[in-house]
Amino acid sequence: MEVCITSLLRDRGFKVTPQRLAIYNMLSSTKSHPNAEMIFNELQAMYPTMSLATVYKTMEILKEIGLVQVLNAGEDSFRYDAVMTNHPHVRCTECGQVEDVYDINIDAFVNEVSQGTKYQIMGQQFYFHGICPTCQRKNSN
Amino acid sequence: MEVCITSLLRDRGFKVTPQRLAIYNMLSSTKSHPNAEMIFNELQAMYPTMSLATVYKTMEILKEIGLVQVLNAGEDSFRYDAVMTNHPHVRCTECGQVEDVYDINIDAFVNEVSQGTKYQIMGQQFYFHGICPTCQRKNSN
DNA sequence: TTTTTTATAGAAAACAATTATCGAGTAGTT
DNA sequence: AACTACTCGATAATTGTTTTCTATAAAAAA
Repeated sequence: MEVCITSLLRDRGFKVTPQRLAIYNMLSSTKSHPNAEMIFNELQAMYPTMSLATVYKTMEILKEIGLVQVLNAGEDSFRYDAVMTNHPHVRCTECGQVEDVYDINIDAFVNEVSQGTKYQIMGQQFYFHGICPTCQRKNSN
Repeated sequence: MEVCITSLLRDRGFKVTPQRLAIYNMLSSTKSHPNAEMIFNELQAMYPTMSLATVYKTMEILKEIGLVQVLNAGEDSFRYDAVMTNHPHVRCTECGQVEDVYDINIDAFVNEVSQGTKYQIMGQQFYFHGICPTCQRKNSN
């Protein structure tokens, strides 16, 4: 993993720094789709001098070299995902958590849209919203 | 149309004001999915004292009474749509315009996701991005 | 219609997410 | 070890959005 990001950075003329590795490692080992602030908060314990600006700048680079994708699930901040396969996401409107939607084949649907529009489709994002199992349980009590 | 919005506002205890009618009329007569600033700019000629805050507050109300939906096509601002049917949108990554995707039946896909997740799905937003016909033509010159 | 009540418009300030600036420091190269 | 260029992080700046406050306009009451 680190070999991968290390060489990807170097090949593009970016330097390999502890902050960048830490940010990418944190992101690739969580399924919480954190935003910049969540990443910043989590890393502050280990890297007390970490700055939010560094998180943003690093995300910009990681996006550029294709290691993260940016999510925009209708909130006021962007979330980040180190899983690069394009899958739908679902956000709980009560607790705010964002999860992956697994086992869904989107190709047929994407193809249908691609053929039905005059746009040259380059990508897509599917966002569902609803109530997560935990909040459903809370509500029924 | 105006009868509709007028009574919808009154029934909920909101007052019917020229600004609110103007904002809704402008939105419902365009397909450009404008953001707050675009709405503000367009109305400034006719309503010179119009304020951006009024646009935002009005959109909040219109969303609440179910007359507009909020779009978030991966940009840094929200767009608004007076068409309430839930259809996919496509954004041109070059010129930035956002258009509707017509003639696509999303029900089957939505159902598949609904059944494959433990969430209680309440809604969804599908965003595609690519290059619009106009920009494609520009590029090939 | 006139009066009274209550919500609203709009200016300005506050806020929050993100980006830009810049000097000190560090990674990678020689 | 020394050099060079990139990066970090503090701070300021920007941008989209929300809040506050008060004169005023809309709805209700008289």
